[in-house]
Amino acid sequence: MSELLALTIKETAEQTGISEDTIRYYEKIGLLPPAERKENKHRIYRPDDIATMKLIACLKKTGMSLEEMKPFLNLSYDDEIRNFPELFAMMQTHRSKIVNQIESLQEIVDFIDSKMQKQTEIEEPCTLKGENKLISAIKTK
Amino acid sequence: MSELLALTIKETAEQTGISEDTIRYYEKIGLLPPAERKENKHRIYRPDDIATMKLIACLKKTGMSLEEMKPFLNLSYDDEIRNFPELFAMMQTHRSKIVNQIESLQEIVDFIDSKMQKQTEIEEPCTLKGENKLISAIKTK
DNA sequence: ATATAACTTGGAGTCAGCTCCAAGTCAATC
DNA sequence: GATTGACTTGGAGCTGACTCCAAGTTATAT
Repeated sequence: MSELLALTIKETAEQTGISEDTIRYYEKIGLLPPAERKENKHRIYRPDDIATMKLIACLKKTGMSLEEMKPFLNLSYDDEIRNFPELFAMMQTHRSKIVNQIESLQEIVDFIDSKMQKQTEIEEPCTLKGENKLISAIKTK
Repeated sequence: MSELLALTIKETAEQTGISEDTIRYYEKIGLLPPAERKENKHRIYRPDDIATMKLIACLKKTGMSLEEMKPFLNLSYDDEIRNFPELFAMMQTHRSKIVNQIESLQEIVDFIDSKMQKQTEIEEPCTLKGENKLISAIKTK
């Protein structure tokens, strides 16, 4: 049905968790490059494209806007970063923003933990019932 | 000019980095409680309010929506969390989301670092010229 | 050959989260 | 008492990120 290692937009949507409409939208705004097409004009996606989309989903979770992602995504295909000091600097800037964000998040976790004191000091005891689902969800994902 | 420990909306905006319009908007949508008023009907804000707004800014940076924040903010004033199992569970859920988010962010930092290998493996050598500004910017902030 | 299903396009609509504006109030200064 | 400045209100407008829709194409199954 599908060509060598090429997924349909539907399969891609399933794989990445990004809807078909959204994938087309990302192409429209230039976040994704124009998709490769089969003879019948249908879009096809390869493992590299899937990886890019998963990266988009990941960056989005961290609060990065689609516009901010564009230069970042161009880099993921390009390995000559060392030759472009500007791109190198941009990556460093992104990195520092993210490190900052991690610190903010850690503060919130600390805030929550301080509110929870009495309970969380008992590190994952057998008495926890409903919460174990959450804990395993964190570990598996 | 101002009453005991009470700031005007303008001063509050300066302190929190949230615009006056946005503060009024947060009140309008019920994210902030109706502000205390002076005789002249002007809003005044106290240290607790400033703290809440700073918490909002912090949560926002982590990608939390204003709707998601509402129950969270109610809690910040309420110390009887342990008496409400539902709220306790909600806090745990938030915490796990954030822990997830930190993991995603860490993956991206790792991704960047892997792209940078050649440069970052040489731990801050004298040969780096323009990039030192960035490195110090990361450390100081 | 006809129906079904999976896609295609362009464009309109939706929602969150602001951001801006006009018109009005109120207190202090000239 | 007129002006200035800091606020007030209600509501309109805007941007980003989808999400939905109608109408059309193409391939396969009956």
